[in-house]
Amino acid sequence: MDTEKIKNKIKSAGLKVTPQRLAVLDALLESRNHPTAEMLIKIVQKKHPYIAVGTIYNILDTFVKHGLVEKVFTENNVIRYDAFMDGHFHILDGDEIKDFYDEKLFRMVKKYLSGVNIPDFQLEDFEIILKGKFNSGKVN
Amino acid sequence: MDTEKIKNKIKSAGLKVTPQRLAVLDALLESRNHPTAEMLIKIVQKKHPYIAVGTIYNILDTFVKHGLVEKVFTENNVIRYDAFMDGHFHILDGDEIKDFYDEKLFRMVKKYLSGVNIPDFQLEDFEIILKGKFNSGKVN
DNA sequence: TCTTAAATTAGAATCGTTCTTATTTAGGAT
DNA sequence: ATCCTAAATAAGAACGATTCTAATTTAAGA
Repeated sequence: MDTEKIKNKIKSAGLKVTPQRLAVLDALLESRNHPTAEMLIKIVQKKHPYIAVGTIYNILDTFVKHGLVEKVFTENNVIRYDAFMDGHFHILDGDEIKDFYDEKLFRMVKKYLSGVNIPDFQLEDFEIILKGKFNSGKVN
Repeated sequence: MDTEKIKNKIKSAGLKVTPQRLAVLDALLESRNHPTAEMLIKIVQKKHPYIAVGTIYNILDTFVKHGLVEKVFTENNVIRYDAFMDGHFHILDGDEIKDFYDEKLFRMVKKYLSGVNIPDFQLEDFEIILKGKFNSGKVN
């Protein structure tokens, strides 16, 4: 992705632009397959071997905290990261994840929830996770 | 809970009944607050100090594999266990979890999904997670 | 009661993640 | 352009929840 665009994403989250953050967000945007922290570390370090592991964890946390990226958990508790936060859902089969776009379902649930009052709770977001089996070979 | 009932639950999952499994499932059914593995270990070991930590992890895995118990992940990747698998949803605020019962939403989504075909995917189950903030003091 | 696969024990080992301290740096101020 | 300072990063040690290993015990069917 265009470096300028990535810079802007980071800036508009109110964060300093550093080469490390650029590298991480770039890698995350390049790979649409919900990489784990480990996978990201490998990808990032291929281009920038000097970037420290701890830094990448730090950056991921920062991105999550500032809403640039979201965490997805698989059924075996593996953390995967997702830089595309556009009202899609996740399909899980063990540790495999795929995206599932269904605007109709999204709007339906959103509308329903907007009319529901949950005592002592301020709803901010919701997530739908579909569990099952991928028929074809595993997708990574 | 009645020991006989717990025994039957374990038996009907096709598992051998052992004192350790009874203790774990009992503890899980006693505490409706989605304990973590650590919390469960403390609870179980209070009554049965001789039960090994590894055994409890084993038992929890076995229960999950046999559908007696389900894992819930909090936003910080803490695993919590839930022995009540009755079409309820989870409300998350950081590492806190509460149940949320809404039959109408459950049926609505279920019905919708039954009419949706996802390529290469065999749907088995779904989950809805609501994220936000608890207004009152944290609940554990 | 016997038999055997399955379950449990105890604690060592693992390894993804966090922490610590020193160093460097981004970006606003001068 | 240079300076300043809080924030970010480096390096690797430390941590700790979970898994693993090998020996021992046990549930439950024969």
